[in-house]
Amino acid sequence: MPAAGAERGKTERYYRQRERVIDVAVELFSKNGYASTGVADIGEAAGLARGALYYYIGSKEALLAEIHDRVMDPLLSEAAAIAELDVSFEVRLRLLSESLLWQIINRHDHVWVFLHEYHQMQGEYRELFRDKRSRFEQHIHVTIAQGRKQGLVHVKDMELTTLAFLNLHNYTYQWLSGRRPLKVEELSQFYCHIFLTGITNAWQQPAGATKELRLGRTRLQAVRKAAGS
Amino acid sequence: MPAAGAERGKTERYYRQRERVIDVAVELFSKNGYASTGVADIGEAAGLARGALYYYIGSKEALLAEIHDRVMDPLLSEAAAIAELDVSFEVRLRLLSESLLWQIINRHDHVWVFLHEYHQMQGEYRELFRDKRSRFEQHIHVTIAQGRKQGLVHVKDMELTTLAFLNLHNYTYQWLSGRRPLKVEELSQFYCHIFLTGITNAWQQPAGATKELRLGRTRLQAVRKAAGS
Amino acid sequence: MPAAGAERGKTERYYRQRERVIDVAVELFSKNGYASTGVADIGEAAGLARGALYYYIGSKEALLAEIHDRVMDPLLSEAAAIAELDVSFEVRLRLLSESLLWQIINRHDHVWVFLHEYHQMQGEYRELFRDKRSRFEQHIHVTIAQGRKQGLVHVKDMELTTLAFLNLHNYTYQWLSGRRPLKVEELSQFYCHIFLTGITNAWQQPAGATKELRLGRTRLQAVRKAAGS
Amino acid sequence: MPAAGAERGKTERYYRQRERVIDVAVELFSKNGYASTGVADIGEAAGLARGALYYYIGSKEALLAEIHDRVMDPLLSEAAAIAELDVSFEVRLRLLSESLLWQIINRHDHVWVFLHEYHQMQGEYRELFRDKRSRFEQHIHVTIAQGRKQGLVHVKDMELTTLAFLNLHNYTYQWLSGRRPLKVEELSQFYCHIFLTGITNAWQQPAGATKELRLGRTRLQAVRKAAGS
DNA sequence: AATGAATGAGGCTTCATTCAT
DNA sequence: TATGAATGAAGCCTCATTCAT
Repeated sequence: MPAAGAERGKTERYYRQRERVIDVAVELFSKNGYASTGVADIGEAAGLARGALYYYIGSKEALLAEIHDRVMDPLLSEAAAIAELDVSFEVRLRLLSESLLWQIINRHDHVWVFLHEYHQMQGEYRELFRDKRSRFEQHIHVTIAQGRKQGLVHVKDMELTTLAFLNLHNYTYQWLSGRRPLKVEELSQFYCHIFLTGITNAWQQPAGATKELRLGRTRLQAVRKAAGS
Repeated sequence: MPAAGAERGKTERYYRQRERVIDVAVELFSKNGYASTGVADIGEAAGLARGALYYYIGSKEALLAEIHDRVMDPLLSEAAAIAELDVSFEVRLRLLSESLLWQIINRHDHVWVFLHEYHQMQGEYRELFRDKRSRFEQHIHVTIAQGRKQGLVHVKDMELTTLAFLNLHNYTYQWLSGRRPLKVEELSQFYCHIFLTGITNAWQQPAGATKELRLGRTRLQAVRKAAGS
Repeated sequence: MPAAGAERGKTERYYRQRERVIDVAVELFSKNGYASTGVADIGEAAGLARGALYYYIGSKEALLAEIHDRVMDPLLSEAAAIAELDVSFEVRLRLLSESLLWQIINRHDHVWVFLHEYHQMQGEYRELFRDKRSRFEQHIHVTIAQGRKQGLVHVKDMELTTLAFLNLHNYTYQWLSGRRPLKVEELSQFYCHIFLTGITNAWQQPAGATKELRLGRTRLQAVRKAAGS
Repeated sequence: MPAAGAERGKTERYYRQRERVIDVAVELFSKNGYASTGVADIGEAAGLARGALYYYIGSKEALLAEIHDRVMDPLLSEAAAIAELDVSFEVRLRLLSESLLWQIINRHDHVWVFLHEYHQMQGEYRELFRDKRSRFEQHIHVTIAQGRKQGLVHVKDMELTTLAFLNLHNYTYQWLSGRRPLKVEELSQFYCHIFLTGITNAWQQPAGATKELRLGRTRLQAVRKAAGS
């Protein structure tokens, strides 16, 4: 999706510069937030005057869209490749997990912008990426459904199960920075262990838990009421 | 935490109006985002002139902090109450889960602002809420550690385990709206089932999985390389 | 000049409160400047709500006028008293000097406002105090003229001479605070010694001075030109 | 000291416009006061939109600082040049006087802002100009001290003597406008005559003065007491 | 391919003043 | 006498965007 009015010819140097500008923008957006990053900041960091910037990007929102693409496009093509593999549903899910975590970990700044500033896009852009996201989520949904059809997965609500998988993975972007580097395969194995063990085993309530739980809930209600006054 | 310079007398009506202004702000912030919501918008929605608004709030950032408090304060007092109960670690974790999900579900707009706009706060506010958040997370950490000491929980990295629990719960704010209403206790049971089953059971790799996995990873690498050009 | 609408009756407590409010205002104005001091600040410092404040003062500008009066009125009545004394012109001038410095030193905050914020008054107030100031300056003018008539003072320009006297005294308000306390009589004697010695003695150019001066001026011109480029 | 973020290229036209904006600001500040002059007023007078204005100035306070520099910088470089001349202390003082009065008379509007709105600057700016002012005053101090070392000047308090010199000169800005044009050299000669004659001659109290003075002071006390009620 | 200059709407905040109670 | 609540204009400043060159 090149900048408007830049469709003909402009090869080589143009696209190289363009990518550079986006690189710079990603860094600033992820560090300071989309709203708090001015176009001027981007220009300065890229060593380009405002006019030149607009020659490459078209608008601030287009820049945001471009960053989204950089995350979504690999995610979708990898998911498509995974879908074609002839593997068990567990492995398929683990591969999707690794693909997703690869982006989250190795392109943390892109993902930060992608997951956090999504709402800043409006109109056509918003719809476009709603659809793309939805397509990715379908891959996960379908994979889990596969396991269910095989009688391996025991869950009532498929939607919710898919979302739980995403919860587990996506929120990682929030706390990743500032921690020691994580390896994609290890983190993926950790998440998938929890998730797969959870959805493939039936629920076994420990004895006495129900009573304790009821007690606790009563206590919480009391605290809530006390705070209300 | 009343607005600066508003310490004289001001009872009843003042505090009622104040709460009303915050209510209005929460709604707008959660709908349109903090950065995209102008103080003027809040004033208009509250039926108050710009000047009067500042009589109640002090600053836009103070408003944000106030919203944070509305989420964090109950969370912390409930967590404290839970900590004092004499219950199994599973039940304790489920109660923490229910407490957290109660906020996420019943005060969804507050939580949206709380989880999404956290970074907009700066200086003292930021530190303040970093600490409060950290205190809450400690409750979860401690509870899981309790299970581990009892030999029930089998995980290597306690930090990561705590974060996984938070991932599972917190990201819920992202997709909650637009879905049919969820019951706190059901969602909590679902999340806790997955999480507790996961961390209390050892990992059992299905036969043949390793090979398939390796195959899949090779495929992913290929896709990645192809996209690189 | 009581606040508008406060003319009838309002004795005792009213006037006491009023003076208190002005006291507070003087302190704040002299410390932070007239423009930078809000009516709210005054209210807070006086322990009065905004409404009550306006009951006593009428307007911020009226407050400023009132402070001016507190300086000008004693100055004018003392000058009138001095004018009636049967003393030499030197003594008369020294008494005027002492009267003026008494205000500058003992009511430094009032004088600060009086001399510095004069221009903030507009319309009628401005004219009023232009006249009052002018009346005071006349006393000095007349006194010096007396010495000139007696053949003791040798100056060409009476206006300028009067203004030089005022320069010497008035600018004191700028640097007074932050220095060790000065005694009115000593400072007055110092200023009057310089001034009276100066205007009662003829000018005697030291030998060689003219030439050096011309040299210096040439040097200054060069510096000025160099900076201009 | 160009506006922040304006370091790229910007020659010629930029600096010309910048100077023009400052010129306009000086005029408005000196006429209406710094606090009472809005940035909008400056823009309007300069024929520039608000945004463009900030392209040139950075902030209102930076504008004020710039104006200060326009006065202080020449003052300091001229003083430095004077310090290097091999002339008598009287001539040196007269040259300092002429340098100072040159600014006061020929750049009256700048000096008005410089002397009157100094207190509006805060933080770093304030310190910066406190230091610059202090450096200039040192030149005067040192010069007078030179005369004293030579046994020509008879004063007790060097600080006070320096300040008296500044009083005499600086306050001129207050009444200069609205009078017929003054020549730098004449006014300087007038001031220096008074000042030098004053500090180089011993004090000779006229006979009978002490008694008259005492009488007058008693009278003043009476007036003051009468006003107190 | 790139620039610097300009725009104008909108950002948050403060302020002197009024008025019903 | 005194208050708290409200106003609305004005304050300074930032920003995404455009355009002649």
